[in-house]
Amino acid sequence: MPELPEVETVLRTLEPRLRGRRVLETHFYSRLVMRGDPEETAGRLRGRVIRGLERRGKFLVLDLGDETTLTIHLGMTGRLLWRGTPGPYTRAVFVFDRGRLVYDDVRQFGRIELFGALPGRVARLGPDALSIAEQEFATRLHARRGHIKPLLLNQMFLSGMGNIYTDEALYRARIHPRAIASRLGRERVRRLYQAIREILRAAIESGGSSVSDYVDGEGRAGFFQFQHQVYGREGKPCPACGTPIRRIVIAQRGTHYCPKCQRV
DNA sequence: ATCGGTACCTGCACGC
DNA sequence: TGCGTGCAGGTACCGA
Repeated sequence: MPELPEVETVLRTLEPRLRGRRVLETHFYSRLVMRGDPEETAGRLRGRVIRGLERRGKFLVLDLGDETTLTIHLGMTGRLLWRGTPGPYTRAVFVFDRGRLVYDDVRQFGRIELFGALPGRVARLGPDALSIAEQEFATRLHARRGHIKPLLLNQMFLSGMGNIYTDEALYRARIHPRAIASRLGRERVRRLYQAIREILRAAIESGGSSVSDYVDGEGRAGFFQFQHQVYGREGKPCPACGTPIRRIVIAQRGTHYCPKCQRV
């Protein structure tokens, strides 16, 4: 579920709560979400103080000092709830000197990992979708041969974009999701770059998109879903030209676009 | 390098 | 009501 705007919103709601908190105890209830030894991991966490939190693409990274980090990826249905109440889908609970953080995840695609350094997956992420400069974006795009949509979803190419915001950004930039990345002209690259920034910024301002599961660290839903132009709007009129929005499958992902506004 | 397919999980909407 | 099917914001892995 969560893409960059959702993870950023979770970060912003949790940061003031978690910074400076000391871990008293930790409980893991899923061997899928926390792959390591639960007891050992809980032992290593005990007594640690959260020095800071940051977002890396769609990962939340908690700095525990001594080059130790706890990385959390929310997968599709992960929720981090400050002072949440444990329920049937609770996969982890962090108890602090003040307050408690509950991790719920219905589908268990999320991951919680404790590392001495950043896990390779995080270290190998491409530039952040909101931080990359236009020139670098253009250079990286032109070095790739594939279709633009799978490329934007590739976290090693660019980190943070997911299915919703990729569809929305391509629509805004009037680029077909199957356009070949390396053949995009300067004007279209510029439009795409701007579209990505604008969509992500607007989504963060709206607290993210709550299509089904997503809520922020305080349990509040976002409302950017009401501003989606194409995602989840198959058959409905394009806001710009009235043509019915089409849904196709690209890279095994539902893909929504306007066949008239977005030409190859 | 890239692509397509599969796998991992669970719940829900929908059609019959 | 019940059952089967397809779909869902995620990533990883395999072979081509």
